[in-house]
Amino acid sequence: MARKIGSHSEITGPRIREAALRLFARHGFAAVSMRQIAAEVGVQAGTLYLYTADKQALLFDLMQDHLTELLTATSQIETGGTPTARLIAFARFHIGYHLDRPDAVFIAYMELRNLSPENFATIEHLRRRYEDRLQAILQAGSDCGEFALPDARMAGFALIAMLTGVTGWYREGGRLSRVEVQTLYAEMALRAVGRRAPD
Amino acid sequence: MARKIGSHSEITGPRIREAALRLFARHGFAAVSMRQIAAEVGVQAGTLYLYTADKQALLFDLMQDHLTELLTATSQIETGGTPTARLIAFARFHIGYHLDRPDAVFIAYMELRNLSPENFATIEHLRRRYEDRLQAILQAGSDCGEFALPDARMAGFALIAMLTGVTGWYREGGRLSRVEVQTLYAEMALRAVGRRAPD
DNA sequence: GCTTGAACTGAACGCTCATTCAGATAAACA
DNA sequence: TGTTTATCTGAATGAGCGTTCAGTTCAAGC
Repeated sequence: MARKIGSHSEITGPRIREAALRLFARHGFAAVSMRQIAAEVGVQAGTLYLYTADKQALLFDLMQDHLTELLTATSQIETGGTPTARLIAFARFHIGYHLDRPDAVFIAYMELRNLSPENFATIEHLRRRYEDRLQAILQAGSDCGEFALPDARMAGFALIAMLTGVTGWYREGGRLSRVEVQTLYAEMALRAVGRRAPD
Repeated sequence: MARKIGSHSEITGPRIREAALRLFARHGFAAVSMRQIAAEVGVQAGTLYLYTADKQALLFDLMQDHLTELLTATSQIETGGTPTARLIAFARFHIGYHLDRPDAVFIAYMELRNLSPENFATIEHLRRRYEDRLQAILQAGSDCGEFALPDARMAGFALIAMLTGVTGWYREGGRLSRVEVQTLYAEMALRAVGRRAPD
């Protein structure tokens, strides 16, 4: 027995990545074996090595692709407008984007320690670029007096943590709708940065 | 060769727990072997089983002890006072306590998925009890009109995430002192909940 | 000084791990 | 239809895993 009926690299490749993403998020990178991933796809373990150099590369690619797409998506969203408007847009975007990709988000900040040093540096750089978008908004708001920020950098860390935390408790179909959560968090973010000007 | 010179159960036991805490935090539960822990202590792997039933129990005990101590420490701190004063005290306590125990904090919310279902339920219950302390403060502030909270429960999640996030970036000897961080975060927390009354 | 038992070793158990690769097979193309 | 080639299998490699346990040694109590 060898090649399976209906097998195709354009199908198997993505399915491996989807299975790895789901399993890594659920059980953790170190706790998931290549055999488990292969079983999820319905293929033998050896087949995975036609699509990835090794297990480490599989993790790295998932994280890199997630962050690259995040950066691409972000750059389309928040241009122009007052710092207040931009912060609202950022908060709503961040929550919406992250709620759509719980597995990728989870992996991207839970599995950093399982990356090789070089891979870690690459991922950290991408994450930094994303967080700098928020920092820029806060700095602009601080400079023009629209926000009251003793320390814009620290405020950025605080807001990112707060916003990302939504993925930890939000459940689709729960008490609050997605839009409600986005609105309420955006409002909290504005308050936290001490917005002074009106909307 | 067998029993080592100077060996003592009162010494080896804690050292095993310390080594496990450090290694689990650094590399993750699943990525750390019992042999690694033993080597860190300077002992053979078999010795660990004189101090723990198995690897799972080692993780569970570390998490349970951390959360139990956290609850004990909290109950001493925040009694009486206005919701504003209590929220400030909670924020300062939370940050200070967590900055003192980065490894335990990291494990307690990163390794939840490596717990057996029963152990997970126990740990989640403890965590819930801690977070309820904050919820009580927010609810009190909301009830008496001192805080403007559309949703106290959600605000609690947001604040916990924001405050705990400090452990992710704070470095001893960095630009900001611990006290400065505590003060600034407490101020952000107050703003986020829309405090209306003066200090 | 002798006995007892706590503390630890070191080897072994049966598994599973990531990874490799020669061989088999189905799809694509002539 | 026949040939090529991309795709996948299945077995094997060597290493490491959690855990057990008979045996060894040191410290303490008599």
